Amino acid sequence: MKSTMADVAAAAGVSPMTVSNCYKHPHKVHAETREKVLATAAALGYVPNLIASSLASGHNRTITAVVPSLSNSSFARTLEGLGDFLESQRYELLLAVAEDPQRETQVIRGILGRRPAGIVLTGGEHTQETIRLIQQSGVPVVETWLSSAPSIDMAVGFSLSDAAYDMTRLVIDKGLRHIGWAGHNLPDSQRYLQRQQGFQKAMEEAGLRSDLIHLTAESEGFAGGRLAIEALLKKERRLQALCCVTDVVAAGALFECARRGWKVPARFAVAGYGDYQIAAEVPPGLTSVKTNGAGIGRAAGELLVQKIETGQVDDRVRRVPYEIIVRGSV
Amino acid sequence: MKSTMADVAAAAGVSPMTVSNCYKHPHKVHAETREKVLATAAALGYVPNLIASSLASGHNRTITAVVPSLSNSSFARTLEGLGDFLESQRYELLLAVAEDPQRETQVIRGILGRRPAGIVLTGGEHTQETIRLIQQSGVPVVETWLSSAPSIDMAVGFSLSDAAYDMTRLVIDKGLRHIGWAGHNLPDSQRYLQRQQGFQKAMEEAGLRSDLIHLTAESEGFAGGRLAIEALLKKERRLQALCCVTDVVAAGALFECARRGWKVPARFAVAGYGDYQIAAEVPPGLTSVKTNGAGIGRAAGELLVQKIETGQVDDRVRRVPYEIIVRGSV
DNA sequence: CTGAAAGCGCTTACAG
DNA sequence: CTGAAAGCGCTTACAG
Repeated sequence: MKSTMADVAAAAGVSPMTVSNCYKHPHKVHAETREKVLATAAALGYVPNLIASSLASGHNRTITAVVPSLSNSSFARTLEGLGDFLESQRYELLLAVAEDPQRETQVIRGILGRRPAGIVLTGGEHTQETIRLIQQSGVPVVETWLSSAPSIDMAVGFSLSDAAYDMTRLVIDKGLRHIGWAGHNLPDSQRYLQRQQGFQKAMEEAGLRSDLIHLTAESEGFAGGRLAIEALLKKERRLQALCCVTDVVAAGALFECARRGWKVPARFAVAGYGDYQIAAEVPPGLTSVKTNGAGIGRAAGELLVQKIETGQVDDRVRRVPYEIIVRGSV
Repeated sequence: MKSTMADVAAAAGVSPMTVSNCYKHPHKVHAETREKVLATAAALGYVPNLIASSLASGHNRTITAVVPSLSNSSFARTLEGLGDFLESQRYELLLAVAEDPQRETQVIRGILGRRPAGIVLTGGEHTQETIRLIQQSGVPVVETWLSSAPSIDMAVGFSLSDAAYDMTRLVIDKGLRHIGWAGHNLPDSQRYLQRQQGFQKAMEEAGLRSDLIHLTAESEGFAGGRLAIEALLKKERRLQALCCVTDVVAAGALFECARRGWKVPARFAVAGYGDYQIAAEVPPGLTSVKTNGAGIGRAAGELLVQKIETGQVDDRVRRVPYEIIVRGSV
């Protein structure tokens, strides 16, 4: 069934040591010997046991990333950027899902048990236990999509509130006054709250009413845009625009405008966040904050690999810039 | 830094064996002893080394799933369904991404090196090398989203072509004659091709023109819907409806209808596939094939766990039914 | 270039 | 209920 290094060695008429060298230090083995070993290995369907290898050597090239959700394109991009970079460095990326900080602690325990070379976390909300476990393990870790200081080791991200602030300014500068916020009230609410704070700061600075806020607990929130418009209209009949916590919510708002026969942006303006694929396609095009998810993933990989291989990093915190993409909706 | 079982044993004044038993067979250890051991373990921040454990025991509770993409909500649902079930059975789910069959072979090699308890694959397109490696390893594997017979071991899915056939029939039964297909021409094209075949079969059976086909190579294809309408209109000016390979493509088609001022479904009908979140939200609501992604994931988990724990399964192939959700677009 | 010895951190099966 | 011995499949460091 599953053959071992010893099996291959016996079949090839060499010692296990030589088989090992064929994989780890090929140049140390006579070409002929190596070819024979590799040929018999292939014939036996031998796959080196990484479990044994990593136990014996105390090293491995596995990075494990933890995300709160798989159905979030920002995280998907981060994972892709991270994966591409790690592949180029011959590290392997493994993924785990943890919906909330409590679950994350469990998941981290399992991950640590496997002694990875590094860990990538999403966001900055972790239980004390998670932080303690990771710190005690000494495994390098980077928190992604972080807008504040790292709570554990290293971090990459940008200011979520600055991005929302900039977007809100853009809407205000169009001359609009009655602007609402469609937000989320979900487990990983810190990230959503920061965006909301950016919105409120911009509104207050402009001397505008900053309490037209509607929060939804739905994670996949096309409906959120519709509900926000309905709810905010009751608080302020003159509502002219909606700034949204994500493009999905914003797209929902756009669908609702279409349903009501409202011209966008003449009758109503909508601002998104995330620059998902849908932003470019939903008419009349969604003005959105474009975050560089892949860049964040790549930066996380760079930090990790540098830390793993040199034991230190140039700077523990990396900023990956965002930009505002202006389309037809604002 | 990272303490071992021996460290804990020494600190607690017992043998390593007893520490091990505290985790594996708690009832075999005197309550007092156990408490002392667990307390000192916690104090030392000890996390059992699963690498060593699994090497010594020859067992582990890790299932690794391979998906071609993270930004596909069907697969995301499958992984969620799988993850929930495995969690309930105290197995751990690890994920790996492989964009195409070649990359999958590499990834599988790494996975096999880690000797998982089971493997979940997506779709039925695998290299011969992948199949050989897995079969030789003897690790149980289930292919998901499969419409044909398993090429390796076990499978769960449904007939992709039947689903597309049923949907096309629905459109035809509305009295529409000039119906196009917006498809994909991507690496994992088998799955897309099968849907297309279902479309063509329905058209041919109805004695209708079945060559109004437009394929796009874009993976995130809102644009695909627009391009299909543009291209097919040149081939057939009377085009009345579009059946789409995914809801994303269909949503794009709907956006294009809005842009052209076409009433849906009076002037133009659009059928989707997948029943993604967007289907319910994009006006006037997308009629779509609802696949049970979570159900597929769960069934895959059930097959795997049964095979792992009993060495056999009742039936190697499981069908997870789909349904057609009728909304406003057809 | 090749290999015999010791050990990685656990668990198995067996004594006490 | 507790523990000394052997071994999981590799790699390290060292001889030859």
